[in-house]
Amino acid sequence: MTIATIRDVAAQARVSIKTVSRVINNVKSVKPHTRERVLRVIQKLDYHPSPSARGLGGSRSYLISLLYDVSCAYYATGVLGGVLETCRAAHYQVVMQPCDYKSPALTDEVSRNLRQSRADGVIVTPPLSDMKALKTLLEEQNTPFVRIAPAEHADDRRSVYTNDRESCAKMTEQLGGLGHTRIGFIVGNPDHAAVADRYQGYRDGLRKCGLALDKKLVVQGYNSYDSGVECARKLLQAPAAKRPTAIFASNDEMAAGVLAVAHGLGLAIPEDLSVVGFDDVPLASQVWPALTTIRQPIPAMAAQAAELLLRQLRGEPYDRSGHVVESALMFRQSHGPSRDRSMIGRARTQRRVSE
Amino acid sequence: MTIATIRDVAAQARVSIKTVSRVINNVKSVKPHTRERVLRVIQKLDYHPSPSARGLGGSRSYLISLLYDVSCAYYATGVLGGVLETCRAAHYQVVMQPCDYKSPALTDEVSRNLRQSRADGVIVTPPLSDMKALKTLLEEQNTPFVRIAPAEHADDRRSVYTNDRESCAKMTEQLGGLGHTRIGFIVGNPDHAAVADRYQGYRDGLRKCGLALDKKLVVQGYNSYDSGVECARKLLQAPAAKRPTAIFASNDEMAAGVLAVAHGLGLAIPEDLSVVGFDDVPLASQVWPALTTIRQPIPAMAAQAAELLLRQLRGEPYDRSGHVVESALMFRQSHGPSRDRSMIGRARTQRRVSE
DNA sequence: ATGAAAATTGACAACGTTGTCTCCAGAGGA
DNA sequence: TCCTCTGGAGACAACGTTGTCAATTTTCAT
Repeated sequence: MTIATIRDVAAQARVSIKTVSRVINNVKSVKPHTRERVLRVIQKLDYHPSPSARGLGGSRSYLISLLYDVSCAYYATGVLGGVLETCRAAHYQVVMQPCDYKSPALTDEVSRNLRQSRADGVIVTPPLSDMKALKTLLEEQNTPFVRIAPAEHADDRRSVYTNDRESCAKMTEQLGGLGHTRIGFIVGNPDHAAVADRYQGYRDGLRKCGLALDKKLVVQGYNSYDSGVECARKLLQAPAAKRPTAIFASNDEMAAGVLAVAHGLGLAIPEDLSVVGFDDVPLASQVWPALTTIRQPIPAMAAQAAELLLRQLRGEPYDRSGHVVESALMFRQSHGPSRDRSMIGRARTQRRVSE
Repeated sequence: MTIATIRDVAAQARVSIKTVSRVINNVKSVKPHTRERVLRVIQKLDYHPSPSARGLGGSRSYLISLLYDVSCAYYATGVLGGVLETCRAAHYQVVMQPCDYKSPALTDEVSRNLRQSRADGVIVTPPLSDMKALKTLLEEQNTPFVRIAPAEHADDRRSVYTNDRESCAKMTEQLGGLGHTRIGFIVGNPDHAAVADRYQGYRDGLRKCGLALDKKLVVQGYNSYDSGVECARKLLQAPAAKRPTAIFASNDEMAAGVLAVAHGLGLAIPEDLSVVGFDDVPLASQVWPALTTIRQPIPAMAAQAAELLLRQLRGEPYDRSGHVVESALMFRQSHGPSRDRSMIGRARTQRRVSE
């Protein structure tokens, strides 16, 4: 049993190969009756167009390149999961392209790989989505692309975001509502520009709770577990009365670092210290106690990104919707009411939800 | 500036396109002098053969499919990292193919996707590498493949392994050396057949320490964090005198579950209980205390697998070497001497190494 | 020097699509 | 009725490689 080609389909459906091609490509000028007939034969023969032939004959390669940073492989996997199905449905293939966002030759490498693979479009994941040079390169080469969660929310057409800022505000409010008045914040790696939003959200949240921003409670981290440890040390070395009773870290790895330091100091969590993270990576539910965090809807964003990219590739009209995917607060065991809560009277508490 | 084709190269090098083709494909029957000349022109024009055209004209697609289970995305990412470079160097592209190893339609899906993508070869990652049906399918379809870490060590040519068993034996010995006499073991998911090896290693280790296997100290887990929690409860509910003083979990996630339960019971780690895991996933160094574990050399195995697959595809002679990649014991903070150690006299202790 | 075999190279037809034209039938307007 | 327009379909030449086989050159034993 050999593989069916477009010719086989054409023969059985008694049409020309061009008509079959039209059906495959959803060209409208095919009579519904004819289209039906062709589709039936395609089904029957289990025909799949050859990507190679399509790439060669047409002007498209049906390849989408997924750019990711090697140090954020976890993120990439999530994105891939969301992208694959959408792309497969459209008969596109996805090739992963690992990069090092710190490499000075980044744009050269990307450019070379793009030429080599002839990808039709590119999906860019953080932290690469914030690299100005990369954006410029893609624009100059006229390569369609979509960025996932870049910092600047300017050009809607080519990006997908979450409502990080709002979610962080809500989470901060949540902590405030539990009576925390000294809420520490660990800022993320400034290279990953999305973190600025998270910090803004934290400030919004404080404001809503009527709490003042205390710069001594804000420290700069770099997204790694180790930097979380370091930041936690800084925050927790203060005398007990000045110490934060809650720490909000810009990502889960740093939050895990905070947990480690707290354990080391003999602090009970959440009784002595509430800890919350961001991202909801698998780690978050596998540390002790399980982290209260904000789930970044990576697969959903990725699917949306793929959708937008495909629309671009097909030259479909721009739709303006679907650029923001909502993140979700995940309440687990690492946060609780402050011991100081009496200070602000009766605060509404939020029941913790177990997985 | 348009993209260079084989014809451009041929013209500038004053040879036929076929000769250029031969140079690209490392066919030996090209005079060194001619080859040099062609290579220079290729370099100069920055020529890259079109994958589409190669796929169409030749019998190969230059595509390698990476089969992975969606629930083991972390593993897949690691493998991808190891595979990509090797493949890129050989002008192959890698497409990820997510599967659900529990789906009854697994083989159908794989078969369909393989036909659709026309991949030349397949790399199979655990737990898929243990699925008999999959292996049969690939063999019947005559698709070249390499499996990573399958259970049965039979046909060398198509698999890459680690020395799990030895490593587990060593780790167990290590614990024995620290005075532990009741060493619990959490067996991994029986679907991931590599775990049988780990269990054997544990038994080997016990034997070397002169310890008897106590079935009460061996419980069945399923690789998840939750199952680790459950198993830990079983192991630790015994009265203190009969409780294990060390627990060896078949993977890090379950070890993390053990940590959580231990914390919950107020057990100090490693003073009251040593915990060790397997895999050295990122999680391992981000829990508290950092897990002593065994590093599975995923990227190295993957690179080896890619190498083997490419050799198969090129029809190169079989070499027999490079099928086993060594795993490494990572000593961190979650293990230490047993409180019972006086019982067996002076045991050699192993200094813990920090990252 | 003389074939014969081996090494090296080239001509040309695939490969399975898409793009561009062209053709035809029927609808609609004068 | 005739002309024009439009929707629907086909013929055929790309696209950039590789495979096959034939042609040419080189090598080597006689």
